[in-house]
Amino acid sequence: MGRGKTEIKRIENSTNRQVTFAKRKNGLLKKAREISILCDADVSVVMFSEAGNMTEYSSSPLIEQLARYQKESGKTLWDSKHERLSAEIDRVRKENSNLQIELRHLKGEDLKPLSPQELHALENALEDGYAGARAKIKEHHRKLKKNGRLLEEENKRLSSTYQQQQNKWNMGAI
Amino acid sequence: MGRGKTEIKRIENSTNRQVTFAKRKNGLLKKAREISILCDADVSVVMFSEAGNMTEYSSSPLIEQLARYQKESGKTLWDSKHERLSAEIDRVRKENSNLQIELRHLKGEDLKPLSPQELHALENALEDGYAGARAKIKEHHRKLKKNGRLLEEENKRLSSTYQQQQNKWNMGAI
DNA sequence: TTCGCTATTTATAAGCT
DNA sequence: TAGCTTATAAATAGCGA
Repeated sequence: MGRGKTEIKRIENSTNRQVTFAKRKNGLLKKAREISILCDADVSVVMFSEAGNMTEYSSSPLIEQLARYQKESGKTLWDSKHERLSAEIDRVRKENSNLQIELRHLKGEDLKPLSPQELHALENALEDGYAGARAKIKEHHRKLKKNGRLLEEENKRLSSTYQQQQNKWNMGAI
Repeated sequence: MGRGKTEIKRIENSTNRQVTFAKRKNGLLKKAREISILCDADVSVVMFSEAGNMTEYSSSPLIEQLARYQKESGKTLWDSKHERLSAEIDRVRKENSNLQIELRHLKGEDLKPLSPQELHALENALEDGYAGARAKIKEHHRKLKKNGRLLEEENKRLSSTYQQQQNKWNMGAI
């Protein structure tokens, strides 16, 4: 709905993502209210934004619906919570570990176990990232200049930093 | 929506009520799925029809969302015996989130929110990583040479890749 | 960021089979 | 009761202030 068809995939632009969340959140809550009234149904909705803000709607006390859910689904919500939590901790920890390994690689650490192919991919990733960071720095540079004296010092600092980088890369590349 | 405006009040005709429930149930689930994907949000929906049939949607395990709900809302859904476990999950999850952000930055994504200082640090990190990856490639190079003909092809491939990188950086740095 | 404002896309109430 | 279809009501994406 709206000025253009929207593909259902993560919205990359963070601002748009937030705006869309706010709009659709209201839409979803409205729909939930409507169906519960129109159809005499019990409905609960719990949402967390990326930032972690919670919104809930429940046509009757949430806890009651959960008890009912537990009964109907056969899924245990709180009796065997311990095992579930433990499993979740394992999962999250593993994910964490993988992320850390990836990060280390991007920082040039622990490269030994990598295959030539992986090293190659890694180089590409670094190269792309560097190009992006660099373009961004230049942009800041330009903006700061425009803002004039108040920011002159910061400007100078960046200027010299930027020059140092240039020199380093120059030397390294020859 | 539809052939006539509908007042939001209980639909008296039982058949219509059921039909509307079925239709709107699907609509609500679709919306829930969409917002969770589009906006990277966690969403849970639990519905009970008049007859007591349950339908659920959850973008991530309901149990986790409920744990989160409890924490955010301060409402106790179940005994706090497992608070420690929940806290640990929260902690690791937050860490994961930070790692993912850092990874995105190193890949040159989502740079907008960064301060000049942060960008600077980022550049340094990228630089170190690049140097490390590069040293590693050289090492491979040497080893492969020593291993002689059997690996000659791979050697060549790496050689050309390496040379390309050199050229790219050279051009970028001037 | 947060409103308003449309142009459009979607959801869906009624009908019909 | 369960699917289709279609006319209409609603939701909302992209903009502009």
